[in-house]
Amino acid sequence: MAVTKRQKEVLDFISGFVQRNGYSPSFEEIARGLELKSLATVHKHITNLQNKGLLQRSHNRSRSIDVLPPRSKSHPDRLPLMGRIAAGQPVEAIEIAETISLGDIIGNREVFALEVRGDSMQDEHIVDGDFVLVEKTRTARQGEIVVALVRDSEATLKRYYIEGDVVRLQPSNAEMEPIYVPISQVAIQGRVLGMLRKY
Amino acid sequence: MAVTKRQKEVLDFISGFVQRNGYSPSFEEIARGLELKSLATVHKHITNLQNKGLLQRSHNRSRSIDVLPPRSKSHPDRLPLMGRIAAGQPVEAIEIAETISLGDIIGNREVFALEVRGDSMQDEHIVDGDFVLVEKTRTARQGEIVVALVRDSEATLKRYYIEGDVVRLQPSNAEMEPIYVPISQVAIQGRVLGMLRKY
DNA sequence: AGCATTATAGCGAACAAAAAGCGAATGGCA
DNA sequence: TGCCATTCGCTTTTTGTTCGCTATAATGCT
Repeated sequence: MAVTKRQKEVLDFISGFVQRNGYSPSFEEIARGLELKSLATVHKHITNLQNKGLLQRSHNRSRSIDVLPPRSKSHPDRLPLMGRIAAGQPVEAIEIAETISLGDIIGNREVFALEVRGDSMQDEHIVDGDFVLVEKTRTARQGEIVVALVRDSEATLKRYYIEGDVVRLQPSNAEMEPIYVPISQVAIQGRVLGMLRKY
Repeated sequence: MAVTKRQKEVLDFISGFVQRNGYSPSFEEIARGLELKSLATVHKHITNLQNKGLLQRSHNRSRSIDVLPPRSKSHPDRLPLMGRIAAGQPVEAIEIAETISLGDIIGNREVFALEVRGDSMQDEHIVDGDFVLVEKTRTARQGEIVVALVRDSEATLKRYYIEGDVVRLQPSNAEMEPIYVPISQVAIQGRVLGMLRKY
């Protein structure tokens, strides 16, 4: 998200121009101001700055650049929980102002994240690219989703069931078979507390 | 996990540079600032600091170094990303330490959360009890998941497609039918940036 | 104490990729 | 019609990545 040297120059020029004139510069004026000979270069810069969320403008509109206020240094880690949404129904507002944050999931436990590859947890609605939030622990309870190390080699994400003196590691994908392993050969690395997805 | 003397010097130089210039230094500038003759050395330092969770940057991106605020041990909002778990069979793949937090998803946008009720997004792997993270916006692009208010009464979570002058709102559940509504009767409330689940 | 192992720190050179740039043709808008 | 913005292919410059090699300190083991 950081700007490059040149990008900052472009940004500074535009803010300066708006400051001085009260309206935003055309691409050609920007080109002149920065001693650029091609408008394509200006266009590319503008687009990049837009992608970084530092500028805003509307497509094909002349002199429509807005310089956005510099992002507040510390982005919030806590979001307001506005209500519940169900298909077809209006948003059901929540009585009290609630919020949600990662802290609510991790508490004061020691937690790390893993990016999930593959589809072995798809029936659990955990899919490729998702991030599972894992508490570092050596033990797990019946039916929890765990990160387990089998025979010191394979790390997998499975549901954990103890059956006598063997462990059943159950994938959440109807097409995959459970794995049965003697307790002594399974080392639990952690248990899944939550999941985070980014679109 | 503690930094060495040299590492602290590198770190201090980078923060100072960003402070002064508003953009992050290139490897060569770092080398000059620390009187190093090889960029490889700089590279190694950066990588080490990254692994200690003090810096963040993306591979091959120039001037993209971010100095991370030291995270509080008691209540972290940023989690170490330890690697990727290929849930199929294979082993755990570790690599350069990254981190993840809600801030990475929301950026500096105005975001709120909604708790999902029902199964209308189940094919999207969003299920009852999940929290969708929604950016407050009036517009959306083709195919994005949006919170839409139809005819001022029903709020729904659907994929958004413009088809001429009507809007198709596509549920992500094979058993549910899409809704077609004239553009004038649809008000977009926000678009979904991410999702959070708590077990 | 002696030895092996590992982490840090450093160098230069070959290589790879992103950022920045150009000109010209094209396309929207008033 | 005239002013601007957009897009395309292409070149140059800047920047980051990797490899092999040396050296020195810190750690661990016997």
